Amino acid sequence: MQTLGQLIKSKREAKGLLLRQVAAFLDIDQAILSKIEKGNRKPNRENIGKLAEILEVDREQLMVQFLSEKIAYEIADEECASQALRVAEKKVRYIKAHTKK
Amino acid sequence: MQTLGQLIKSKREAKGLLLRQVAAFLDIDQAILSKIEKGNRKPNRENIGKLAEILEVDREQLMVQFLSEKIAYEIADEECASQALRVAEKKVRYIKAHTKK
DNA sequence: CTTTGTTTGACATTATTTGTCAAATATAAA
DNA sequence: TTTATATTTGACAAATAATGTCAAACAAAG
Repeated sequence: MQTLGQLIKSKREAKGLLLRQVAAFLDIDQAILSKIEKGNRKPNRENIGKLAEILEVDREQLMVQFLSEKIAYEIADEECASQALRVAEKKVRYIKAHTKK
Repeated sequence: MQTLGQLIKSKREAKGLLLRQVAAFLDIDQAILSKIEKGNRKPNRENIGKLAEILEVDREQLMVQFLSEKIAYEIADEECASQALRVAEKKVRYIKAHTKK
């Protein structure tokens, strides 16, 4: 199963970009980007948007990878993880329906 | 839709317990428990276990409420929230299957 | 070997979480 | 109402976690 970091790295290399080029575009140190690709640091949402832009991948696709990975590692050690996800889906629908925006 | 805090408070009152009694059992300040019930602070997993014990509710049930609420608020503002949950479920299964323990 | 790119670790800085306490507010009893 | 008890709130401190910076180590290519 592909991790977010692996996805980022493969896309970056496919475009022939260097860490420092992408890192400069994201306005972060290249050490951090290296760690993100290695899975030792988590990107933030701003990073995801910028990465989608420079790597020319769909932002939603990248965001799904980002969020799902975060969630999965938060709960994978719990017996009731799957059940929690199902309830979470209900709550998300509830929150979205009741958020005045 | 019932929040985790509301569930805790209703169970506590049903048992006729005071904040300070429950808080002492959890080994936290009663101010924190009050905030947890009001939704202004998040309990941790140890709190959940203790709460299940003293309130005599199923630990899994409480944990599901705790995890699902945490997840829901993390992602509810994203367009792709539901998709992320579905991918997260796959990842959880993958992680569980590949975790040597 | 030299150059360029990547990875790693130590450390500082910043942000977030968590805890403590006392005052304010509410609730109930007399 | 007054008194006693319970709850809630906010200011602040302490602890913890996230993030950034930098340089050295390492890897790959020429």
